[in-house]
Amino acid sequence: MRTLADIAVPVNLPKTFHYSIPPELAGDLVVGSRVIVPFGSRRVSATVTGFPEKAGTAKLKSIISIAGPPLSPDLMKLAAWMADYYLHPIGMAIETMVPRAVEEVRPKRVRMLRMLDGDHDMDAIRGPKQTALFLLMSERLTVPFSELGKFAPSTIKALCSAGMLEIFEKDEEPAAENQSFTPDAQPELMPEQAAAVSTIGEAVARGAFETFLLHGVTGSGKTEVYLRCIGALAGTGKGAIVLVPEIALTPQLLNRFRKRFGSRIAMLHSGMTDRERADEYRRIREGSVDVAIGARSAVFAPFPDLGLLVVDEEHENSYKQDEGLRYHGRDVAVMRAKLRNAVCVLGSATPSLESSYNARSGKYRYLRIEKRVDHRPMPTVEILDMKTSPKASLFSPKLAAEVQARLDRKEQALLLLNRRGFSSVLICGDCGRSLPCPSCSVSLTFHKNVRKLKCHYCDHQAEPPETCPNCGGADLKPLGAGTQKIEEEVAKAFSSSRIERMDSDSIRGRHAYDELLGRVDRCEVDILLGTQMIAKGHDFPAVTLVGVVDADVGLNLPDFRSSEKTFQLITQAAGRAGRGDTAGEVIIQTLNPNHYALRHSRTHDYDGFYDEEIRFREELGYPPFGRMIKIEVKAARENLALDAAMTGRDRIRRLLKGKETILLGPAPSPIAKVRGKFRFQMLLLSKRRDLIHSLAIEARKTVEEKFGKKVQVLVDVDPVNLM
DNA sequence: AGCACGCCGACT
DNA sequence: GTCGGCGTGCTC
Repeated sequence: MRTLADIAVPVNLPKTFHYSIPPELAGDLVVGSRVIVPFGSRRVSATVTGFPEKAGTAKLKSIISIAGPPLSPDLMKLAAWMADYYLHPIGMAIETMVPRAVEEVRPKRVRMLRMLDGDHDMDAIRGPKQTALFLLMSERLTVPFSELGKFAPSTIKALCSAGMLEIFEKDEEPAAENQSFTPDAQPELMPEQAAAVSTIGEAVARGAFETFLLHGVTGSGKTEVYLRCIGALAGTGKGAIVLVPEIALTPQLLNRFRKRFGSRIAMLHSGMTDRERADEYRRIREGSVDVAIGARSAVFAPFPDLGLLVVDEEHENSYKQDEGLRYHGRDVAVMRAKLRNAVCVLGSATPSLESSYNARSGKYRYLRIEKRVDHRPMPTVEILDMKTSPKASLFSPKLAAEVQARLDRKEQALLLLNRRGFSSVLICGDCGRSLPCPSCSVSLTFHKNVRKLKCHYCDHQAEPPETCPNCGGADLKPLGAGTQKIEEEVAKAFSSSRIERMDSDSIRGRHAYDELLGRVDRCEVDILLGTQMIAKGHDFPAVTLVGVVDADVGLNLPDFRSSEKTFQLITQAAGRAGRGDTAGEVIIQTLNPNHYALRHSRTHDYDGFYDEEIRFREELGYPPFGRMIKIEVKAARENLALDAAMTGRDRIRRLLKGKETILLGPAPSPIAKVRGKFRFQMLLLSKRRDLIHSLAIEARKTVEEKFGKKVQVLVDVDPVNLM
């Protein structure tokens, strides 16, 4: 008989706790059991991680009760991996996987009316209403209150008082599923699609772990490949998970899944109530669905048997959680597949450098689709050198003319306003170059108040030069026209057209988004202005022109991935155009017409871009060649934060000595102060993951011991957001 | 991470 | 005279 349990409690402590098991629970507990335990002065939901022989302490408390269904062994293994890999306490790792609300939600109670047994005195029934109710109840025996709307409460009460009927409550039954569902017809597959489906299908049938990178140009029908693979799986009783970057932005994809799988899908998204979410989890756990679709956290969907994980648009940064346990949904998906002997499919038209590298090195299998589904040509892409345009204007005459041509032809134009760089970067108006850090190859940020250039990777500082070191030009200025200004200019230039803006400020919530998309689809909008958001997910059939107003903003962000992000953005945006009957055209305005990210996006040459970008990554040891960890130190006072960061740096330096590891910083974060806290960051780079992981742990421990709770140390493994 | 305990400022 | 600020320490 087990009397002791080792329990992971959701607190920020790198340890587990021992509890005694009350005899009445002894038979019910397994590794993964969710339990309620007393912890300090409160009660928390926690998880059984093992059954030790003897307690590590004398003061044992006792488990109170079982909290919910247990976590499966593969999810427990996944939690252990996440805790280890992302340097986070195991209790918090499990907390990240199990939405707290799911267990706390009690099933909804419904009121029912029931006919009691026995001979009833018919004389006690008065009036036609009571007679009708009596007849109904005689026939049906139990009826939910929701169907008794036409009877007044007094009528019901009267028959209850007469001892004929009784009111009672019970748990709401799950809504009956639509049995008569007929899936939509499957379109015929193109040869490349068919090949992908059969290759993935074979791997699934084999039941061994394997990861595929499905690299298909925009419009190549990757979604149909997912649908077929999941459809084939559904017959075997195994479940599938589909991750999408932001579920609110993918209504078209969701609709296609609904049409194919009807009610046998579960949706998980942030807009759900706790009860809705709990219902979806229950359906997944009971095996009533074949597929779960959701953002990042859907990777933890508790399928009893999981066969396939799909990560759509795997290059998207939104898969990375940027607080708490900073996991990457894609990487967790690959690991979950590995632990479960399942198949993982990473899909993208513009794969991340990491995934392409893994595919080329043989870690993933590579599947490519180069043909679009109905043989439509790729849009033409033209790069406009803004150095030859009148300087004051945001629009070259060419782009203005092309927009006007679309308006005349009653087609739509989409203007992409690259997000304004929040931290300013100095850029040369003559040659278009920004000023890079000599050792990190990221743009230096310009700090206005002290008139200094700084690198926020390594803290290199420089005086802003008078003239451009590249071309000698004297026109150095902070980059990035405000989006508002652009909107004004567009409105002025095309005053008779209907212009709408789409970005995270103007679109608050799902409904505003759907509503705007509806109007665009009905051609009630002529020009759509937007940020990255418009390059994602939604197709605009009537859009025949995409204009990238200022490509330089993206190219010069102080981030080593700025070229990759720009290439992806332009390629994705180009894919939005010309999906209708008319061919699409893309115009990119830039001061850097020869930049490789733009050059290769003009010819839709992913491989060409990859080859140049990967060389740059290799030279500097950036991912995917080196592993990276960001250590962020925050405190309310600036010199305290700096002090603590320096303490961490010194600790790392002492341990470092000659090991193949690079330490950059500490440097102030590009946004140096957030919510009253000053932030400094360090970057650790190494080919060896074990090395930087232990360095990060040591640095954090040292700083926490010395400074206590006055400073916070955040460790971010494989950081995506370096700003 | 929470939460309680404990020691110093601006209010009824 | 108290209410409450958040620094510190602990959680099987």
